[in-house]
Amino acid sequence: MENTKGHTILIVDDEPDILEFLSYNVRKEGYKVFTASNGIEALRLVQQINPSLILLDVMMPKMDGIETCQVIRKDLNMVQPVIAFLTARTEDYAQIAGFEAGADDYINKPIRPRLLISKIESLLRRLKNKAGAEGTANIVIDRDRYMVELEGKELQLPKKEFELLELLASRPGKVFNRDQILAVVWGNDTIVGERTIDVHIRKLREKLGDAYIRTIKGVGYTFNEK
Amino acid sequence: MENTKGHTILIVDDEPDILEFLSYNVRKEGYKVFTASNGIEALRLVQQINPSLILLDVMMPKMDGIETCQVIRKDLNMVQPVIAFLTARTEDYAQIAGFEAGADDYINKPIRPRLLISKIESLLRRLKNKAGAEGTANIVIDRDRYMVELEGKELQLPKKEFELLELLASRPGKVFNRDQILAVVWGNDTIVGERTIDVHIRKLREKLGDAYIRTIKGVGYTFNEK
DNA sequence: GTTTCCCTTTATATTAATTTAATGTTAATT
DNA sequence: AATTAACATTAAATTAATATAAAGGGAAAC
Repeated sequence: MENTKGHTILIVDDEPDILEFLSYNVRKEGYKVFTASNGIEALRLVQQINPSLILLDVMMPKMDGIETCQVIRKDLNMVQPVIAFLTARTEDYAQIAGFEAGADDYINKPIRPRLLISKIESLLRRLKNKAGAEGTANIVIDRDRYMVELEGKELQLPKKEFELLELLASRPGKVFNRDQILAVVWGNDTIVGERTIDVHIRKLREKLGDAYIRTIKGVGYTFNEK
Repeated sequence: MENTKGHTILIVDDEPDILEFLSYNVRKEGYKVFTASNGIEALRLVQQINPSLILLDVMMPKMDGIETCQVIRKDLNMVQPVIAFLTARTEDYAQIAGFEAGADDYINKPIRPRLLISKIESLLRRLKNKAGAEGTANIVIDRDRYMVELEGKELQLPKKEFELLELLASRPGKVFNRDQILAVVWGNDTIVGERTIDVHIRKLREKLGDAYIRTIKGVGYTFNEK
Protein backbone atom coordinates (compact mmCIF):
# COMPACT_ATOMS: atom_id res chain seq x y z
CA MET A 1 0.00 0.00 0.00
CA GLU A 2 1.41 3.30 -1.12
CA ASN A 3 1.59 5.97 1.54
CA THR A 4 -0.18 9.26 1.37
CA LYS A 5 2.93 11.42 1.12
CA GLY A 6 3.78 13.11 -2.11
CA HIS A 7 0.37 14.72 -2.36
CA THR A 8 -0.07 18.37 -3.12
CA ILE A 9 -2.02 20.32 -0.54
CA LEU A 10 -3.37 23.83 -0.89
CA ILE A 11 -3.99 25.83 2.28
CA VAL A 12 -6.18 28.90 2.13
CA ASP A 13 -6.54 31.37 4.98
CA ASP A 14 -6.54 35.15 5.22
CA GLU A 15 -4.50 35.33 8.42
CA PRO A 16 -0.77 35.13 7.59
CA ASP A 17 0.13 33.71 11.00
CA ILE A 18 -2.24 30.80 10.67
CA LEU A 19 -1.15 30.20 7.12
CA GLU A 20 2.45 30.01 8.17
CA PHE A 21 1.72 27.82 11.16
CA LEU A 22 -0.30 25.36 9.10
CA SER A 23 1.99 25.18 6.12
CA TYR A 24 5.01 24.66 8.35
CA ASN A 25 3.39 21.73 10.08
CA VAL A 26 2.04 20.10 6.96
CA ARG A 27 5.21 20.58 4.98
CA LYS A 28 7.16 18.99 7.80
CA GLU A 29 5.24 15.76 7.13
CA GLY A 30 6.51 15.60 3.58
CA TYR A 31 3.60 17.04 1.63
CA LYS A 32 3.99 19.57 -1.14
CA VAL A 33 2.28 22.68 0.17
CA PHE A 34 0.96 25.78 -1.59
CA THR A 35 -0.80 28.68 0.10
CA ALA A 36 -3.31 31.34 -0.80
CA SER A 37 -4.82 34.10 1.31
CA ASN A 38 -8.25 34.32 -0.27
CA GLY A 39 -10.69 32.54 -2.54
CA ILE A 40 -9.78 34.30 -5.75
CA GLU A 41 -6.14 33.55 -5.31
CA ALA A 42 -6.99 29.97 -4.42
CA LEU A 43 -8.98 29.43 -7.60
CA ARG A 44 -6.14 30.66 -9.74
CA LEU A 45 -3.68 28.35 -8.02
CA VAL A 46 -5.93 25.30 -8.12
CA GLN A 47 -5.80 25.28 -11.89
CA GLN A 48 -2.05 25.10 -11.94
CA ILE A 49 -1.12 22.81 -9.09
CA ASN A 50 -3.97 20.34 -9.11
CA PRO A 51 -4.00 19.71 -5.38
CA SER A 52 -5.26 16.47 -3.86
CA LEU A 53 -6.54 18.32 -0.82
CA ILE A 54 -7.56 21.86 0.01
CA LEU A 55 -7.74 23.20 3.53
CA LEU A 56 -10.12 26.08 3.15
CA ASP A 57 -10.88 28.75 5.70
CA VAL A 58 -14.56 29.55 5.80
CA MET A 59 -14.34 33.20 6.77
CA MET A 60 -12.36 35.19 4.29
CA PRO A 61 -12.62 38.60 2.62
CA LYS A 62 -13.30 38.88 -1.10
CA MET A 63 -14.50 35.31 -1.58
CA ASP A 64 -15.28 33.08 1.35
CA GLY A 65 -14.59 29.39 1.63
CA ILE A 66 -18.07 28.17 0.86
CA GLU A 67 -18.29 30.12 -2.34
CA THR A 68 -14.80 29.02 -3.38
CA CYS A 69 -15.75 25.44 -2.76
CA GLN A 70 -18.87 25.77 -4.86
CA VAL A 71 -16.92 27.14 -7.80
CA ILE A 72 -14.43 24.29 -7.62
CA ARG A 73 -17.13 21.66 -7.39
CA LYS A 74 -18.91 23.07 -10.42
CA ASP A 75 -15.82 22.82 -12.60
CA LEU A 76 -16.27 19.49 -14.25
CA ASN A 77 -12.95 19.69 -15.98
CA MET A 78 -11.04 19.73 -12.77
CA VAL A 79 -9.68 16.71 -10.97
CA GLN A 80 -11.81 17.16 -7.89
CA PRO A 81 -9.75 17.62 -4.77
CA VAL A 82 -10.80 16.72 -1.26
CA ILE A 83 -11.92 19.87 0.48
CA ALA A 84 -11.82 20.37 4.23
CA PHE A 85 -13.11 23.54 5.85
CA LEU A 86 -11.33 25.33 8.63
CA THR A 87 -13.96 26.71 10.96
CA ALA A 88 -14.13 28.53 14.22
CA ARG A 89 -16.17 26.56 16.76
CA THR A 90 -18.76 29.28 16.80
CA GLU A 91 -19.55 29.10 13.10
CA ASP A 92 -21.92 26.18 13.31
CA TYR A 93 -24.04 27.49 10.45
CA ALA A 94 -21.05 27.01 8.19
CA GLN A 95 -21.28 23.27 8.53
CA ILE A 96 -24.69 23.09 7.01
CA ALA A 97 -23.95 25.42 4.13
CA GLY A 98 -20.60 23.76 3.70
CA PHE A 99 -21.87 20.26 3.12
CA GLU A 100 -24.22 21.54 0.50
CA ALA A 101 -21.32 23.25 -1.20
CA GLY A 102 -19.48 19.94 -1.40
CA ALA A 103 -17.15 19.84 1.58
CA ASP A 104 -15.63 16.55 2.69
CA ASP A 105 -14.72 17.42 6.25
CA TYR A 106 -14.33 20.11 8.90
CA ILE A 107 -11.43 21.02 11.05
CA ASN A 108 -12.10 23.22 14.06
CA LYS A 109 -9.93 26.11 15.09
CA PRO A 110 -7.81 26.36 17.05
CA ILE A 111 -5.97 23.68 15.17
CA ARG A 112 -3.72 21.16 16.88
CA PRO A 113 -1.00 19.91 14.54
CA ARG A 114 -1.27 16.25 15.53
CA LEU A 115 -4.97 16.13 14.86
CA LEU A 116 -4.56 18.03 11.61
CA ILE A 117 -2.02 15.57 10.25
CA SER A 118 -4.09 12.61 11.22
CA LYS A 119 -7.14 14.10 9.51
CA ILE A 120 -5.17 14.82 6.38
CA GLU A 121 -3.97 11.25 6.20
CA SER A 122 -7.44 9.91 6.67
CA LEU A 123 -8.86 12.20 3.98
CA LEU A 124 -6.20 11.25 1.47
CA ARG A 125 -6.75 7.59 2.14
CA ARG A 126 -10.41 8.10 1.40
CA LEU A 127 -9.51 9.84 -1.85
CA LYS A 128 -7.58 6.80 -2.95
CA ASN A 129 -10.50 4.47 -2.47
CA LYS A 130 -12.83 6.84 -4.25
CA ALA A 131 -11.30 6.09 -7.63
CA GLY A 132 -12.01 2.38 -7.45
CA ALA A 133 -15.23 1.10 -5.95
CA GLU A 134 -17.86 3.71 -5.37
CA GLY A 135 -21.19 2.04 -5.86
CA THR A 136 -20.74 0.70 -9.34
CA ALA A 137 -18.54 -2.25 -10.04
CA ASN A 138 -15.16 -1.79 -11.59
CA ILE A 139 -15.84 -3.25 -15.00
CA VAL A 140 -14.33 -2.48 -18.37
CA ILE A 141 -15.83 -3.80 -21.56
CA ASP A 142 -13.57 -3.84 -24.57
CA ARG A 143 -15.59 -4.58 -27.65
CA ASP A 144 -12.51 -4.38 -29.77
CA ARG A 145 -10.83 -7.25 -28.05
CA TYR A 146 -14.04 -8.95 -27.05
CA MET A 147 -12.82 -8.87 -23.53
CA VAL A 148 -14.30 -8.07 -20.16
CA GLU A 149 -12.14 -6.84 -17.33
CA LEU A 150 -13.73 -7.17 -13.93
CA GLU A 151 -11.85 -6.07 -10.82
CA GLY A 152 -8.66 -6.46 -12.77
CA LYS A 153 -9.36 -10.00 -13.96
CA GLU A 154 -9.78 -10.57 -17.67
CA LEU A 155 -12.64 -12.70 -18.90
CA GLN A 156 -13.31 -14.23 -22.27
CA LEU A 157 -17.02 -14.63 -22.93
CA PRO A 158 -19.05 -16.27 -25.69
CA LYS A 159 -20.87 -13.89 -27.98
CA LYS A 160 -24.33 -13.88 -26.46
CA GLU A 161 -23.05 -13.67 -22.92
CA PHE A 162 -20.76 -10.84 -23.88
CA GLU A 163 -23.52 -8.85 -25.48
CA LEU A 164 -25.90 -9.46 -22.63
CA LEU A 165 -23.34 -8.28 -20.12
CA GLU A 166 -22.46 -5.33 -22.29
CA LEU A 167 -26.07 -4.25 -22.29
CA LEU A 168 -26.59 -4.61 -18.58
CA ALA A 169 -23.30 -2.97 -17.69
CA SER A 170 -23.90 -0.08 -20.06
CA ARG A 171 -26.17 1.43 -17.46
CA PRO A 172 -25.45 0.11 -14.00
CA GLY A 173 -28.49 0.26 -11.82
CA LYS A 174 -30.97 0.38 -14.64
CA VAL A 175 -33.37 -2.52 -14.76
CA PHE A 176 -33.74 -4.07 -18.20
CA ASN A 177 -36.87 -6.10 -18.79
CA ARG A 178 -36.94 -9.22 -20.88
CA ASP A 179 -38.34 -7.55 -23.95
CA GLN A 180 -35.60 -4.95 -23.95
CA ILE A 181 -32.95 -7.60 -23.52
CA LEU A 182 -34.40 -9.71 -26.31
CA ALA A 183 -34.63 -6.73 -28.62
CA VAL A 184 -31.03 -5.69 -28.14
CA VAL A 185 -29.19 -8.96 -27.73
CA TRP A 186 -31.28 -11.27 -29.89
CA GLY A 187 -32.88 -8.80 -32.28
CA ASN A 188 -36.51 -7.99 -32.59
CA ASP A 189 -37.38 -10.71 -35.06
CA THR A 190 -35.82 -13.81 -33.51
CA ILE A 191 -38.00 -15.89 -31.28
CA VAL A 192 -36.53 -17.87 -28.42
CA GLY A 193 -38.03 -19.73 -25.51
CA GLU A 194 -38.99 -18.30 -22.16
CA ARG A 195 -35.97 -19.57 -20.29
CA THR A 196 -33.20 -18.61 -22.69
CA ILE A 197 -32.32 -15.35 -21.00
CA ASP A 198 -32.22 -17.01 -17.59
CA VAL A 199 -29.71 -19.55 -18.77
CA HIS A 200 -27.40 -16.88 -20.09
CA ILE A 201 -27.72 -14.91 -16.89
CA ARG A 202 -26.78 -18.07 -15.06
CA LYS A 203 -23.65 -18.52 -17.13
CA LEU A 204 -22.64 -14.94 -16.51
CA ARG A 205 -23.14 -15.32 -12.79
CA GLU A 206 -21.03 -18.45 -12.85
CA LYS A 207 -18.20 -16.49 -14.38
CA LEU A 208 -18.55 -13.12 -12.67
CA GLY A 209 -19.78 -14.24 -9.29
CA ASP A 210 -23.31 -13.83 -8.03
CA ALA A 211 -22.84 -10.31 -6.71
CA TYR A 212 -23.09 -8.37 -9.94
CA ILE A 213 -26.34 -9.21 -11.64
CA ARG A 214 -29.47 -8.80 -9.59
CA THR A 215 -32.92 -10.13 -10.43
CA ILE A 216 -35.88 -7.86 -9.93
CA LYS A 217 -38.68 -10.36 -9.99
CA GLY A 218 -41.46 -9.51 -12.35
CA VAL A 219 -39.41 -6.71 -13.86
CA GLY A 220 -36.03 -7.75 -15.15
CA TYR A 221 -32.32 -7.78 -14.46
CA THR A 222 -29.91 -5.12 -13.37
CA PHE A 223 -26.17 -4.88 -13.15
CA ASN A 224 -24.38 -3.99 -9.97
CA GLU A 225 -25.44 -1.08 -7.79
CA LYS A 226 -23.77 -3.29 -5.16
CA MET B 1 7.24 12.56 -8.22
CA GLU B 2 4.13 14.28 -7.01
CA ASN B 3 0.72 13.13 -8.00
CA THR B 4 1.78 10.98 -10.94
CA LYS B 5 2.27 7.33 -11.61
CA GLY B 6 5.59 8.34 -13.04
CA HIS B 7 4.48 8.36 -16.65
CA THR B 8 4.04 11.37 -18.84
CA ILE B 9 1.24 11.25 -21.37
CA LEU B 10 0.76 13.57 -24.30
CA ILE B 11 -2.72 13.97 -25.68
CA VAL B 12 -3.21 15.47 -29.13
CA ASP B 13 -6.58 16.47 -30.55
CA ASP B 14 -7.84 19.51 -32.38
CA GLU B 15 -11.16 19.67 -30.57
CA PRO B 16 -10.76 21.54 -27.28
CA ASP B 17 -13.70 19.76 -25.68
CA ILE B 18 -12.28 16.33 -26.34
CA LEU B 19 -8.85 17.44 -25.24
CA GLU B 20 -10.22 18.69 -21.97
CA PHE B 21 -12.35 15.63 -21.42
CA LEU B 22 -9.48 13.28 -22.04
CA SER B 23 -6.90 15.14 -20.04
CA TYR B 24 -9.29 15.43 -17.13
CA ASN B 25 -9.88 11.71 -17.07
CA VAL B 26 -6.27 10.73 -17.52
CA ARG B 27 -4.98 13.28 -15.04
CA LYS B 28 -7.46 12.01 -12.50
CA GLU B 29 -5.65 8.68 -12.55
CA GLY B 30 -2.46 10.35 -11.52
CA TYR B 31 -0.59 10.62 -14.78
CA LYS B 32 1.30 13.71 -15.80
CA VAL B 33 -0.60 15.05 -18.77
CA PHE B 34 0.36 17.48 -21.50
CA THR B 35 -1.83 18.50 -24.40
CA ALA B 36 -1.43 19.74 -27.93
CA SER B 37 -4.04 20.67 -30.50
CA ASN B 38 -2.21 19.67 -33.68
CA GLY B 39 0.71 17.70 -34.99
CA ILE B 40 3.18 20.57 -35.21
CA GLU B 41 2.56 21.56 -31.63
CA ALA B 42 2.83 17.93 -30.60
CA LEU B 43 6.21 17.48 -32.22
CA ARG B 44 7.58 20.52 -30.43
CA LEU B 45 6.32 19.26 -27.09
CA VAL B 46 7.52 15.72 -27.54
CA GLN B 47 11.14 16.90 -27.60
CA GLN B 48 10.78 18.60 -24.24
CA ILE B 49 8.62 16.28 -22.19
CA ASN B 50 9.66 12.86 -23.45
CA PRO B 51 6.27 11.20 -23.00
CA SER B 52 5.88 7.49 -22.39
CA LEU B 53 2.62 7.48 -24.30
CA ILE B 54 0.95 9.64 -26.91
CA LEU B 55 -2.77 9.63 -27.59
CA LEU B 56 -2.98 10.94 -31.12
CA ASP B 57 -6.08 11.99 -32.98
CA VAL B 58 -5.98 10.79 -36.57
CA MET B 59 -7.94 13.62 -38.14
CA MET B 60 -6.37 16.98 -37.52
CA PRO B 61 -5.71 20.14 -39.50
CA LYS B 62 -2.14 21.17 -40.37
CA MET B 63 -0.57 17.83 -39.68
CA ASP B 64 -2.64 14.71 -39.12
CA GLY B 65 -1.95 11.94 -36.69
CA ILE B 66 -0.48 9.51 -39.15
CA GLU B 67 2.05 11.99 -40.42
CA THR B 68 2.93 13.06 -36.90
CA CYS B 69 3.45 9.45 -35.94
CA GLN B 70 5.73 8.86 -38.89
CA VAL B 71 7.91 11.81 -37.99
CA ILE B 72 8.26 10.62 -34.43
CA ARG B 73 9.11 7.10 -35.50
CA LYS B 74 11.80 8.34 -37.83
CA ASP B 75 13.57 10.30 -35.12
CA LEU B 76 16.23 7.90 -33.98
CA ASN B 77 17.41 10.18 -31.23
CA MET B 78 14.13 9.98 -29.43
CA VAL B 79 13.15 7.50 -26.75
CA GLN B 80 10.28 6.02 -28.72
CA PRO B 81 6.95 6.50 -26.98
CA VAL B 82 3.97 4.20 -27.23
CA ILE B 83 1.53 5.73 -29.69
CA ALA B 84 -2.21 5.09 -29.73
CA PHE B 85 -4.47 6.55 -32.37
CA LEU B 86 -7.84 8.06 -31.59
CA THR B 87 -10.20 7.24 -34.43
CA ALA B 88 -13.82 7.82 -35.25
CA ARG B 89 -15.63 4.53 -35.57
CA THR B 90 -16.72 5.48 -39.07
CA GLU B 91 -13.19 5.69 -40.40
CA ASP B 92 -12.88 2.60 -42.51
CA TYR B 93 -10.19 0.39 -41.20
CA ALA B 94 -8.81 -0.31 -44.63
CA GLN B 95 -8.05 3.32 -45.24
CA ILE B 96 -6.18 3.87 -42.04
CA ALA B 97 -2.57 3.31 -42.88
CA GLY B 98 -1.84 3.57 -39.20
CA PHE B 99 -0.01 0.39 -38.57
CA GLU B 100 2.41 1.16 -41.32
CA ALA B 101 3.10 4.47 -39.63
CA GLY B 102 4.01 2.68 -36.44
CA ALA B 103 0.98 2.88 -34.18
CA ASP B 104 0.72 0.56 -31.20
CA ASP B 105 -3.00 0.70 -30.66
CA TYR B 106 -6.27 2.28 -31.62
CA ILE B 107 -8.95 3.76 -29.44
CA ASN B 108 -12.35 4.34 -30.91
CA LYS B 109 -14.37 7.48 -30.41
CA PRO B 110 -16.58 8.11 -28.60
CA ILE B 111 -14.19 7.32 -25.81
CA ARG B 112 -15.35 5.75 -22.58
CA PRO B 113 -13.12 6.81 -19.68
CA ARG B 114 -12.96 3.37 -18.07
CA LEU B 115 -11.86 1.71 -21.26
CA LEU B 116 -9.38 4.47 -21.98
CA ILE B 117 -7.70 4.06 -18.62
CA SER B 118 -7.61 0.31 -18.97
CA LYS B 119 -5.99 0.60 -22.37
CA ILE B 120 -3.45 3.11 -21.15
CA GLU B 121 -2.48 0.82 -18.32
CA SER B 122 -2.17 -2.12 -20.63
CA LEU B 123 -0.05 -0.15 -23.09
CA LEU B 124 2.28 1.11 -20.40
CA ARG B 125 2.60 -2.39 -19.01
CA ARG B 126 3.59 -3.58 -22.43
CA LEU B 127 6.16 -0.78 -22.63
CA LYS B 128 7.69 -2.00 -19.41
CA ASN B 129 8.09 -5.55 -20.60
CA LYS B 130 9.34 -4.33 -23.96
CA ALA B 131 11.15 -6.86 -26.18
CA GLY B 132 8.26 -9.28 -26.09
CA ALA B 133 9.19 -11.25 -22.98
CA GLU B 134 5.57 -11.65 -21.99
CA GLY B 135 2.39 -10.52 -23.63
CA THR B 136 2.67 -9.93 -27.33
CA ALA B 137 4.49 -12.33 -29.58
CA ASN B 138 7.85 -11.43 -30.96
CA ILE B 139 7.06 -11.00 -34.61
CA VAL B 140 8.69 -8.93 -37.30
CA ILE B 141 6.93 -8.32 -40.56
CA ASP B 142 8.90 -7.39 -43.64
CA ARG B 143 6.47 -6.04 -46.14
CA ASP B 144 8.93 -5.71 -48.97
CA ARG B 145 10.00 -9.30 -49.03
CA TYR B 146 6.77 -10.94 -47.83
CA MET B 147 8.87 -12.31 -45.08
CA VAL B 148 7.89 -12.92 -41.49
CA GLU B 149 10.30 -13.45 -38.66
CA LEU B 150 8.72 -15.18 -35.72
CA GLU B 151 10.71 -15.96 -32.61
CA GLY B 152 13.88 -15.97 -34.66
CA LYS B 153 12.59 -18.22 -37.44
CA GLU B 154 12.20 -16.73 -40.87
CA LEU B 155 9.17 -17.62 -42.90
CA GLN B 156 8.38 -16.94 -46.53
CA LEU B 157 4.63 -16.63 -46.98
CA PRO B 158 2.38 -16.48 -50.04
CA LYS B 159 0.72 -13.16 -50.62
CA LYS B 160 -2.70 -13.81 -49.14
CA GLU B 161 -1.37 -15.54 -46.09
CA PHE B 162 1.12 -12.77 -45.57
CA GLU B 163 -1.46 -10.05 -45.79
CA LEU B 164 -3.83 -11.88 -43.50
CA LEU B 165 -1.12 -12.31 -40.91
CA GLU B 166 0.00 -8.74 -41.34
CA LEU B 167 -3.50 -7.53 -40.61
CA LEU B 168 -3.99 -9.67 -37.55
CA ALA B 169 -0.55 -8.93 -36.17
CA SER B 170 -0.97 -5.20 -36.71
CA ARG B 171 -3.11 -5.10 -33.61
CA PRO B 172 -2.41 -7.99 -31.31
CA GLY B 173 -5.44 -8.72 -29.20
CA LYS B 174 -7.95 -7.04 -31.46
CA VAL B 175 -10.58 -9.33 -32.84
CA PHE B 176 -11.06 -8.94 -36.58
CA ASN B 177 -14.35 -10.18 -37.95
CA ARG B 178 -14.73 -11.76 -41.32
CA ASP B 179 -15.99 -8.62 -42.99
CA GLN B 180 -13.02 -6.62 -41.83
CA ILE B 181 -10.64 -9.30 -42.98
CA LEU B 182 -12.32 -9.55 -46.34
CA ALA B 183 -12.31 -5.79 -46.77
CA VAL B 184 -8.61 -5.43 -46.08
CA VAL B 185 -7.10 -8.59 -47.49
CA TRP B 186 -9.41 -9.30 -50.39
CA GLY B 187 -10.84 -5.84 -51.06
CA ASN B 188 -14.38 -4.75 -50.68
CA ASP B 189 -15.54 -5.77 -54.12
CA THR B 190 -14.24 -9.31 -54.52
CA ILE B 191 -16.53 -12.11 -53.52
CA VAL B 192 -15.17 -15.33 -52.14
CA GLY B 193 -16.76 -18.32 -50.49
CA GLU B 194 -17.57 -18.72 -46.85
CA ARG B 195 -14.66 -20.98 -46.03
CA THR B 196 -11.84 -19.18 -47.78
CA ILE B 197 -10.65 -17.28 -44.75
CA ASP B 198 -10.64 -20.44 -42.64
CA VAL B 199 -8.42 -22.22 -45.05
CA HIS B 200 -5.87 -19.44 -45.01
CA ILE B 201 -5.98 -19.34 -41.25
CA ARG B 202 -5.33 -23.06 -41.34
CA LYS B 203 -2.27 -22.62 -43.52
CA LEU B 204 -0.93 -19.93 -41.24
CA ARG B 205 -1.41 -22.11 -38.21
CA GLU B 206 0.39 -24.93 -39.94
CA LYS B 207 3.36 -22.68 -40.44
CA LEU B 208 3.35 -20.62 -37.25
CA GLY B 209 2.04 -23.17 -34.83
CA ASP B 210 -1.43 -23.17 -33.31
CA ALA B 211 -0.61 -20.83 -30.46
CA TYR B 212 -0.70 -17.52 -32.26
CA ILE B 213 -4.05 -17.15 -33.93
CA ARG B 214 -7.09 -17.59 -31.77
CA THR B 215 -10.66 -18.08 -32.95
CA ILE B 216 -13.43 -16.19 -31.24
CA LYS B 217 -16.39 -18.16 -32.44
CA GLY B 218 -19.13 -16.04 -33.92
CA VAL B 219 -16.89 -13.00 -33.84
CA GLY B 220 -13.62 -13.43 -35.66
CA TYR B 221 -9.91 -14.11 -35.29
CA THR B 222 -7.26 -12.52 -33.15
CA PHE B 223 -3.50 -12.66 -33.06
CA ASN B 224 -1.49 -13.52 -30.01
CA GLU B 225 -2.80 -12.20 -26.71
CA LYS B 226 -0.29 -14.25 -24.71
C1' DG C 1 4.66 -28.41 -72.31
C1' DT C 2 5.01 -29.87 -67.99
C1' DT C 3 5.43 -28.91 -63.27
C1' DT C 4 4.78 -26.32 -59.25
C1' DC C 5 2.50 -23.53 -56.29
C1' DC C 6 -1.19 -20.51 -54.87
C1' DC C 7 -5.89 -19.74 -54.33
C1' DT C 8 -10.34 -21.19 -54.04
C1' DT C 9 -14.16 -24.33 -53.57
C1' DT C 10 -16.44 -28.30 -51.88
C1' DA C 11 -17.66 -31.86 -48.78
C1' DT C 12 -17.49 -33.63 -44.36
C1' DA C 13 -15.98 -33.63 -39.47
C1' DT C 14 -15.51 -31.41 -35.26
C1' DT C 15 -16.24 -28.26 -31.83
C1' DA C 16 -18.42 -24.97 -29.04
C1' DA C 17 -22.28 -21.97 -28.40
C1' DT C 18 -26.99 -21.76 -27.87
C1' DT C 19 -31.48 -23.34 -26.97
C1' DT C 20 -34.89 -26.36 -25.15
C1' DA C 21 -36.98 -29.07 -21.80
C1' DA C 22 -37.66 -30.87 -17.39
C1' DT C 23 -37.66 -29.99 -12.69
C1' DG C 24 -36.52 -27.35 -8.48
C1' DT C 25 -36.78 -22.89 -5.85
C1' DT C 26 -38.27 -18.50 -4.47
C1' DA C 27 -41.21 -14.87 -3.21
C1' DA C 28 -45.45 -12.37 -3.76
C1' DT C 29 -50.50 -12.75 -3.18
C1' DT C 30 -54.51 -14.46 -1.51
C1' DA D 1 -50.57 -21.76 4.84
C1' DA D 2 -51.72 -22.54 0.18
C1' DT D 3 -51.35 -21.01 -4.31
C1' DT D 4 -49.11 -19.45 -8.16
C1' DA D 5 -46.33 -16.87 -11.27
C1' DA D 6 -41.70 -15.89 -12.00
C1' DC D 7 -37.24 -17.27 -11.94
C1' DA D 8 -33.10 -20.80 -11.09
C1' DT D 9 -30.74 -24.70 -12.34
C1' DT D 10 -29.19 -28.65 -14.73
C1' DA D 11 -28.54 -31.69 -18.44
C1' DA D 12 -29.52 -32.94 -22.92
C1' DA D 13 -30.46 -31.69 -27.62
C1' DT D 14 -29.78 -28.76 -31.27
C1' DT D 15 -27.72 -25.51 -34.20
C1' DA D 16 -24.22 -22.61 -35.82
C1' DA D 17 -19.62 -21.80 -36.65
C1' DT D 18 -15.37 -23.23 -37.73
C1' DA D 19 -11.72 -26.98 -38.84
C1' DT D 20 -9.90 -29.92 -41.99
C1' DA D 21 -8.79 -32.60 -46.00
C1' DA D 22 -8.96 -33.08 -50.67
C1' DA D 23 -9.30 -31.60 -55.26
C1' DG D 24 -9.40 -28.51 -59.30
C1' DG D 25 -8.29 -24.33 -61.95
C1' DG D 26 -5.05 -21.31 -63.42
C1' DA D 27 -0.98 -18.55 -63.47
C1' DA D 28 3.90 -18.52 -63.12
C1' DA D 29 8.23 -21.13 -63.14
C1' DC D 30 11.01 -24.42 -65.05
